[in-house]
Amino acid sequence: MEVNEHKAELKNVNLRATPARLTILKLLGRTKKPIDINMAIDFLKKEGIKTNPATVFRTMNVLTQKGVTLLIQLQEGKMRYELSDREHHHHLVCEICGNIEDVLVDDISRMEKKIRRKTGFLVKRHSLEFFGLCKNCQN
Amino acid sequence: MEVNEHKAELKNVNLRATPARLTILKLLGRTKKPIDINMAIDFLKKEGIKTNPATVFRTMNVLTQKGVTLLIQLQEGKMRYELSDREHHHHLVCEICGNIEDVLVDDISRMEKKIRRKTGFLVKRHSLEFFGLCKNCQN
DNA sequence: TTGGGTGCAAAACGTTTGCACCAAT
DNA sequence: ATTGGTGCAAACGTTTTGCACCCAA
Repeated sequence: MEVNEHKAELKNVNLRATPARLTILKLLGRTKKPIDINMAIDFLKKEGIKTNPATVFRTMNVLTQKGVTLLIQLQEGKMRYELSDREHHHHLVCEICGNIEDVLVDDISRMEKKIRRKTGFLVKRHSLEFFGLCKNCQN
Repeated sequence: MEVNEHKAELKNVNLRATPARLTILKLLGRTKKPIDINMAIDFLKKEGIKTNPATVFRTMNVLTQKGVTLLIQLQEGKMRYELSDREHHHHLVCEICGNIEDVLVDDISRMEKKIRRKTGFLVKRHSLEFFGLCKNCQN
């Protein structure tokens, strides 16, 4: 049962299993695109969970801090989030229609090792997003 | 003379050479880190140029739109900019001290070609930033 | 029971916009 | 003399915060 997995997941990171959090995890689990705060608020309303923006922001912050979610920025002036236990991937953002696709690219841990060797900097995470025209928007 | 280069640069992209713009180009030319709006405002004040935030935002927008500058986002909730005619590079952002280093990494145009071949998506630009601990902050 | 979580309101930021005036060409 | 650029103020959207109340453990 999906809900119990989410309860366990929250317990693992010492967070209480509240309706809002469980519902946000539900949304994260079934959405392919990284979600933004308004998507979460809309989904909570649709599921009949009373909520407000501050709670959603706080939830996304704590989930990210605990490593459950990843922060994604697509140069929109707002933050998006996705589950961190998905296969490592990056995003293709269409500058015309705004669609977001996942893409698996070559592992860049090789780059990170090289950076460590050459500069001493220890990379813990990276962000790599691609912007351009999706198949449909190229005319 | 530096200023005349900037005047020419602005003329090339059909923008008028105003004191604010010339001074922002001056700052961009001498700064290694991508600048944010407040850095620009502070520099303008220091140079005795009367200004206000709206003008600086408009300037950075038009410069980016004309291709003179690149928009850089380092997951800070604000935008940064750097000159686009510099050698292609990425950034190492220290999560402890906040320092930003440039880094030259392997060309990822190979990835972009692969993406085109596999998905049909035409990549026009990408953002790749690394987050972690700089040499000094690793104890 | 109790401390973490939430709701509400207000505030803090970063950024954009409308409009009158100014200044680069 | 044009018209693009600026300053100012107001608006906007996102995110944070303070505080009282509530509920998951």
